[in-house]
Amino acid sequence: MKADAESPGDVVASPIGTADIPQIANIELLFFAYRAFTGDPDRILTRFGFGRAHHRALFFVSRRPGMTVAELITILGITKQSLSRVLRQLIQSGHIRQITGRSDRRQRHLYPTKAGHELILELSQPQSRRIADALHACGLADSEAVSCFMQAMIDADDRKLLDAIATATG
Amino acid sequence: MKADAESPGDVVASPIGTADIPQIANIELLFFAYRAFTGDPDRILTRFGFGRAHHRALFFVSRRPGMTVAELITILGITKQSLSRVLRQLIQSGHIRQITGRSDRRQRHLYPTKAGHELILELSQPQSRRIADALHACGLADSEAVSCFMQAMIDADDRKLLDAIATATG
DNA sequence: AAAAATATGTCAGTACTATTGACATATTTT
DNA sequence: AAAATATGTCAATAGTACTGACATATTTTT
Repeated sequence: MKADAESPGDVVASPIGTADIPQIANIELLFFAYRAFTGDPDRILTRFGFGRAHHRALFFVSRRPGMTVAELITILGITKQSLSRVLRQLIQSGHIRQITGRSDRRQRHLYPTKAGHELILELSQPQSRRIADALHACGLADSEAVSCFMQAMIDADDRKLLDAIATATG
Repeated sequence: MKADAESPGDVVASPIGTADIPQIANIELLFFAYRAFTGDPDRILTRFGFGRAHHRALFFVSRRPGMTVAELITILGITKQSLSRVLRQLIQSGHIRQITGRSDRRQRHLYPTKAGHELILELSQPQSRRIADALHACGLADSEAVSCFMQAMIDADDRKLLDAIATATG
């Protein structure tokens, strides 16, 4: 149990800094920024007995109503087994509804209900406000620099998925 | 089991957009950007049987060597029980070392070992490169706009924690 | 028409990260 | 000596993810 010592041995005592990792400060900032960003909705989700996975599913379904289960799985980057429970709960709670495909009756098209629509708005509002406030505080009202940066951070294949959403959404 | 329907009922068929949530596009971008950002180290961590929690712990210990367990808990925003297993594994694997406090012998000061130092560099390099590339692609070499934005996203109390790290790190 | 492929769903088992609550030990402060 | 603090551990629970196996309905291919 005594994995502990009185004297430094092998130890590295100097902090890693910009000399080691040029973007270390931004790495750190991104960690904290994302935590703040997800913290707002987390508090709301607790009221419904939901977690972040529910939020993400509802978000993308609301962003692209009528998407199939397979499309949602691709965007979320999880397995159907992982999505299964989350989706079942969102359907049972009346936030998402499945509609059998007209042309292909194997498919299930996903739509937010009115309740689901209201919930995603409630979850998104504090996030939107936080982003808008941050942009404003830095004099970046048009958000072009930040949007470009975030887009450039994303892998090519994920950017394709995003384009598909943007196309459907306008 | 038939939570599914042939006809739309209560359903909201129009996608949420900028009219509903002004920053909806940036919310979406941030989700994908962060996923890409964490994806790089995730692949490396698997080799060691570690997860993201190990990465975060090692990151902050390396960023501020000599920090106590209590300080690490505060920064990570988790309970000591959650940290316990992760820290024990990092100590057993020889990536972090504990040194009993000289003035207060109850405290355990945490340091990365040489192995820990090398691992955090390996984990941080792809993240740093990704950020640097994204900044460069958007002509934001000095990263001022992006850094300001991320800092402004963070809650006041977390920003204090960050300042403490920055002060120690220079 | 039969066979293969596809879309979805479910069950079982496992892993990682987190929680709360209770309790233990060593050390410092009062 | 008593109280507070820093750390650590055990047990139980929850949320999110995974793999593998199997089932059903439907569509496509042969």
